[in-house]
Amino acid sequence: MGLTKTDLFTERQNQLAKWAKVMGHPARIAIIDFLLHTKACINGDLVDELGLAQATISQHLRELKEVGLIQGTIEGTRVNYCIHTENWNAMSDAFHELFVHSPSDKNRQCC
Amino acid sequence: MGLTKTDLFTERQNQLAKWAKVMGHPARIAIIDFLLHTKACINGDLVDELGLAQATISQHLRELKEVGLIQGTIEGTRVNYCIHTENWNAMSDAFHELFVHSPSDKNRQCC
DNA sequence: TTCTTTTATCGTAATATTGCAATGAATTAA
DNA sequence: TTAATTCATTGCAATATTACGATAAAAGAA
Repeated sequence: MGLTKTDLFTERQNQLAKWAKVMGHPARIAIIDFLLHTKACINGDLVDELGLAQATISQHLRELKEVGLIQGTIEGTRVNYCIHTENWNAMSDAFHELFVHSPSDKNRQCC
Repeated sequence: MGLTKTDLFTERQNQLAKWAKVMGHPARIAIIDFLLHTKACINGDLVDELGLAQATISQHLRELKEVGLIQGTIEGTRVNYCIHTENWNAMSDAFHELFVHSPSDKNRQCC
């Protein structure tokens, strides 16, 4: 097996899972951190920043790009990466919507 | 390889990734949805709700329990599962903190 | 042109994940 | 007691992920 049965779930659930999955690796969290906290849209100096091999970083960047969380533009031999604002905000909203239904009411904690 | 190098990242980054990872499957999102939107802390009637085998659901529940997002109490032959409020809110806060640094400022979108 | 720099891709190895049937363990019902 | 119910665990097969060296591709420098 090893194959997720996406047809059993709603589109929203699959989308949330997709976003969460790509955030589910510390290297990709670190990349996002870097892109969020850096004024300039720094390119793959991430290779120096994180301690991973160039090929590995490139792979993580591709995964982030594939789900649309980041985008990159070629500048000479370099690539300028940055957060894809629109998609980032869409994800942010979607998770906020989930977290808003926080079980803050006392009667929720029943076990 | 296939082994995540957690020592390269901060504790916060590893924790965020851990939470995101466990949310990174539609079945587990569905389970969370169910627990959040159901008044009663329904047990593994999730097996009927989702279309997965009992063993599979049990495995997903264990993963959610291992990262602390849910908890379960035994009630006879059944198990009553519910969201672990404190940990859920901790995760919610942590992601909110990340999303707050949203690249809403115009100068961010530079590629 | 050739050389260097930067990034992407390929190929591979090690490990993890997903899913389920079968089996266990524990409680309740008869 | 025996049978039924509920959930966890084991074992397995198929697939996915993580990481990196080696190589390719593209642009700039010499």
